[in-house]
Amino acid sequence: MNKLPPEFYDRDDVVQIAKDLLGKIVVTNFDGLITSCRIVETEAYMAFIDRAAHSFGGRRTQRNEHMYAAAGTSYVYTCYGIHQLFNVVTNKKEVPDAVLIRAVEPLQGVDIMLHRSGKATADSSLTKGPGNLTRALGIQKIHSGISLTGNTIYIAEDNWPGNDLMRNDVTGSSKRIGIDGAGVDALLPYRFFIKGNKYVSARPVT
DNA sequence: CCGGGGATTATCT
DNA sequence: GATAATCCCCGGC
Repeated sequence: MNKLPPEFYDRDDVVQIAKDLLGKIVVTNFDGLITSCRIVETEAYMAFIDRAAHSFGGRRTQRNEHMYAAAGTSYVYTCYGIHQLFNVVTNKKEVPDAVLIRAVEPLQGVDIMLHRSGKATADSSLTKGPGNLTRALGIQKIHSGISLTGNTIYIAEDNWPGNDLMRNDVTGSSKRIGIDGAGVDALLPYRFFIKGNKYVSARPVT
C-alpha cells in the first residue's frame, strides 16, 4: 500500500483528480487508533468559476481559508451545524480547487468506527454519505489544514482490481448532490462513483 | 417501501 | 436573520 505523492494532488484538473481518487484508500491514525476505508464516491469543486464551490469568485473567509492551501491539504468544515465534511485540496497554493469525499467502504478498524458512530451493526449507513464517513473515521474540523502526505490522515493506493479494468466500466458520473442553489453549475457532471457499490450515497440522477 | 420535512448550529450578510 | 456540499425518522401509501 503506497501513500499518494504530492504530485498526485498538484495538478490543474480537479475533475480528473476526483475520478482518480475512486478506489484509493483513506487512512486515519488518531492516538494510535488506525481506521481505513476505500473511496467509492467523490465530487469535484472548481476554483473561482464554480457557483457550488465555497471559493466561488475567489471568496475567501475564515471557514474556507484552507482551500487556498497547497495541494494535498485537508479541508474540513461543518455543514448544517451537525455534520463535518472532508475535502481534499488540489492544485497550486492560492488556487482553491477541492474534492469532496462523499462515501467510502470500510476496510480496517470497523469496531473502532462502530464505536465512534454509536452504531451496533456494520451496515452501509456506517460510511455512506459525507457526514457519516467523517464520523466513522474520526475526522473533525480540527483536522482541517493538515497535510495528507503525513501520518495522521493520508490517502494511499493498493492493487485494487478496479485499477486494472477499463475505468469507464467501473465508474459512473452524475450531477452533484445538495447544491441546487448553484444555478446552471448544479447540472455539471462532477460527481463520480463506483458502479454498483452499496456504500454509494444516493442514486445517480440522469 | 418511499418521500417530505424537522433537527441543529457554524458561518456569512 | 437566513442559509447550508446532510441525516434520519415518521407518516402515508
